[in-house]
Amino acid sequence: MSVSPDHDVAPTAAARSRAATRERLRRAGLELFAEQGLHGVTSHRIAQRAGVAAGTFYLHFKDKRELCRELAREATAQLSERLRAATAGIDDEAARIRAHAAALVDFAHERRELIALLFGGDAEAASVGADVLDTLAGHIVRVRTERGRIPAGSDVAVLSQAVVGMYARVVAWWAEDPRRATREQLIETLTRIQLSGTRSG
Amino acid sequence: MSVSPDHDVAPTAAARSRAATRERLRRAGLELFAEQGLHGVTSHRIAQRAGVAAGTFYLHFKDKRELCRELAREATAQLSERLRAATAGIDDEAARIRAHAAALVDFAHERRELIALLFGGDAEAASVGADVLDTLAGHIVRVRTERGRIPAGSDVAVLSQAVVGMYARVVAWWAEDPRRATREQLIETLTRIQLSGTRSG
Amino acid sequence: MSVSPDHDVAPTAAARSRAATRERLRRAGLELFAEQGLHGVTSHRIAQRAGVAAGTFYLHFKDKRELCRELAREATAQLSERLRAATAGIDDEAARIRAHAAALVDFAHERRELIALLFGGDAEAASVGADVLDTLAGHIVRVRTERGRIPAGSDVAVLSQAVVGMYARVVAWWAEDPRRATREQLIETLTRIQLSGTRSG
Amino acid sequence: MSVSPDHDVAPTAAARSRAATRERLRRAGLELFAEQGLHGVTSHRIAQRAGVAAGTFYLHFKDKRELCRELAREATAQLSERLRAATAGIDDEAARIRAHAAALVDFAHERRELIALLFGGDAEAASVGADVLDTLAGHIVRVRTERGRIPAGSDVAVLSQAVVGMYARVVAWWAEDPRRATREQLIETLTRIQLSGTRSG
DNA sequence: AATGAATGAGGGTTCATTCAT
DNA sequence: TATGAATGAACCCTCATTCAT
Repeated sequence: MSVSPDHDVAPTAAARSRAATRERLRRAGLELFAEQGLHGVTSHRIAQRAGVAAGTFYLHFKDKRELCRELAREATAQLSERLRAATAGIDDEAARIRAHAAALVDFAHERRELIALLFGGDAEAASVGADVLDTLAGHIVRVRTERGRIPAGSDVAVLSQAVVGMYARVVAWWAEDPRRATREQLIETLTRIQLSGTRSG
Repeated sequence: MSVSPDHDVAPTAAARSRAATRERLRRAGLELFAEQGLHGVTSHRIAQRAGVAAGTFYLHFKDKRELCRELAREATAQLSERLRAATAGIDDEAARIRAHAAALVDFAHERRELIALLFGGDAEAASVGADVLDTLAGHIVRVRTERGRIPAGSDVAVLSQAVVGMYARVVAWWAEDPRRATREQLIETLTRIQLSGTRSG
Repeated sequence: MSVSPDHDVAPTAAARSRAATRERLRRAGLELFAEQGLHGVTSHRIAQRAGVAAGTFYLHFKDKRELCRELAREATAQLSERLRAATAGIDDEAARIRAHAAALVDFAHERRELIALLFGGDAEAASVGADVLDTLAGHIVRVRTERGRIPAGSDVAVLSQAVVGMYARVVAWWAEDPRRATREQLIETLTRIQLSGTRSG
Repeated sequence: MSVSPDHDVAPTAAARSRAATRERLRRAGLELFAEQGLHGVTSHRIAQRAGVAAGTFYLHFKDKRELCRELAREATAQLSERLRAATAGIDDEAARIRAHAAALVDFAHERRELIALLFGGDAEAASVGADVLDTLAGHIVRVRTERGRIPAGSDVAVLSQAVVGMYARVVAWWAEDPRRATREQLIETLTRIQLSGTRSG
């Protein structure tokens, strides 16, 4: 009805093209950040791999860090949702923990670059990683406290840092080379440690 | 017999001055790396904080990374020795693990910047951090396998990554702000998790 | 047929601007190298004289030496072509040598900076100059051996080095200040020496 | 007679030591300049090869260029004297030219580094080389004009530049690798060219 | 006279970012 | 919207030179 063609439902060709360009920059950025970390990558290289001109990058993102943050935020959200979904409706604590571990391991397997981005060792990526870890920590705490299973003598905060550190390290290590262990070994080990860590309270 | 009072080992004034300058550069580097990571720091700033001219840095270190590696290597060695000494002569496994955790926590308390350097999140520092973690992992595995306590169903490699990740994360988090938990909470939680993690085998 | 007037070969405005900048850098480089040699010149100064920012230099050339080599290579090619053209179709040896000398002298007159670049005394320019001299030597040897006039008792290699050295020195000396001798004096002297040098065989 | 021990005939131990240090710096400088040119060498490396401390260099020479100039000046003087001695008392022009060429070639053979320093391709060494070449040119002109043999139609200045260029190039080329030609080939070729170049006047 | 630690200007080079087209 | 040439600050590093010992 409107003279202008850009409704929510009918993006113009220009808008579609813009979105496509943005998407290609995101993909290129994710690949490169996962491989080389925030510092190892230049905005030129991202644009180049995306097949656009250097300046185009800045039409879509304020700067390199913003892209990185955006990717990490979304990765965190996805991971969070996966973990939530995987544990939803499970009442037994052991089963919950196992499901949680399995979901994380499977996510690491499917989305290796996301894991490298989130938990791989780059500092500023870690400025983003910090958020991720906090989110993950929050999730863990929630999982546990919902069922009131924090063991006596353990500090919740310390415990969640410990579990998060364990998770992050294990999946990052595994994502580097999945032949290092089987999916089952990871899940089993992660589950076992957590179970026993909380049982004794 | 000699006219000069110098022994073979007596450093000249120049050598002493050189060593002092080197030491100031190391201190400055450690502080800055701990605060901002390898990338956040320039050789100029290190020299500046050490109170020497920019070029002086290069009379003592090949480059920034070399200084960082040197600091990290020494920190690793110190930490390793601490852990070794703390557990030497202890036979009971629970006691060993507790002693190990206590030693780590105390080291983190005394040498906050070293912990930030070793376990804080910088990639290239992590190129050194990787060594540290491997060293630590090796130590942990040794502690456990000496007593034959690897639990059934756990992969040694996975388990040591998990424990290392837990340790690294917890102490780095705590070193950022020690008011986050008490020394005892840390030791207790770390010990408990490990103990139970290995008991179930 | 096309809406745009551009043919396949038509450069975009950007490409034209780029080429213009490159050309200004080349000109600036040539002037400065001729005046001060490779070492006496910085990439900053070249950029400055070209009226562009320092970093722009590196968008067009890998480094100072590459620009220098490029200039020298082209100068060599031009000179070579001149000499070839000047002697083509001349059968009489004396006439060939005179034509050769005349072409060199005229080139030196028209393109003083090229001569300074090629034969002026800079070592790394001489890493390029060496090629030039070899090219020139090759040319001279060819000129002579085509007619079978290498004199008995003379080694070809030595002779061509001698002639090349003579040529290079004379034109470089003259290009510094053309009032030092007339065009005819140069041609006459160079011709006379070579002629007699090869006649006696 | 004097209270002070330092007569011309009896240098103190200190003075002798100083002279020895200076001499070692000269030797080191000559070797390095011949190998790498003025720019390829640092004052530190010269001092190092001479076995003295870096600062010592500046107790003996104002700077790198001064040492280079001094070496070149002396080399020029030696070469000049050789050429003078070799041609002294020879009346026949052909014999003089041959003797001149032979002396140069023999000098080049005995003192390769000096030749590399004087005629090798370094610009600032050439700021020194220019003097050398002028000296050599002067010598040549003298040789010739003494006997009144400048050929008609040849400009003296041009001719001497030509001969100097020839000499310099040939011996530098030969000094790089003496297997390139025999001593006799060099002498023969150089002589022949000059002879014929001047005969025809 | 000799030492050698220190200086600091200055060169080469990169790269995040802008802007005219 | 996209382009890509250009910018210029900032980094790393070298090295001629000085000076307290």
